[in-house]
Amino acid sequence: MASRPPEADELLTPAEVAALFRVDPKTVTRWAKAGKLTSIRTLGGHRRYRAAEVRALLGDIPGPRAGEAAASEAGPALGA
Amino acid sequence: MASRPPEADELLTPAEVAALFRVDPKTVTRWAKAGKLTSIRTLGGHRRYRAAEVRALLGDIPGPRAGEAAASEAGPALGA
DNA sequence: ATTAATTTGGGTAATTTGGGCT
DNA sequence: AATGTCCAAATTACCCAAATTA
Repeated sequence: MASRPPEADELLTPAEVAALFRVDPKTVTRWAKAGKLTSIRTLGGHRRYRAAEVRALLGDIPGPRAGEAAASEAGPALGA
Repeated sequence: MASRPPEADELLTPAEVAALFRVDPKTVTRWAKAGKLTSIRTLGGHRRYRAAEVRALLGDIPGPRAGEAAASEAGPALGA
């Protein structure tokens, strides 16, 4: 893969999203198929995911501070 | 430092298209060779790509909430 | 602890993509 | 920075079994 220049932080690869969620890349693909996650397709058919959306779903932990309890079981948006 | 004049962005370089799709420039060249992406050749043989076409393929979502009902899995851009 | 449901992961085959080199 | 070719890794899609949840 290519490096991660801060400017290109717009899209994420399946492997990157999978690593962030601690799941298999195949599971991320399944979320995209189910419409739970927005996916952009490359011209070859591979998927790319919006970094902003993934961060939001992960709880969007900004930085060193502010690591408070962010409702662990309050948003079953994906577990339906 | 006007590296990329916004108004004159009719054409994009391979590196710019690659960054937008989160792929390698080599992959963009492959798309052009496969006829999946319109490419204009410079007199030196290098390729340039139409910004409008690239934006359309990416989904063209400019603002915060623009394409709300943008079906992610409705575009089989695959050419296999 | 039981069933029943969904979700997730593993396997294989085919294509696409990325890295190194020219 | 971009091109072209070779080869390995990643991703895709399909199947079915295991894990998780209610």
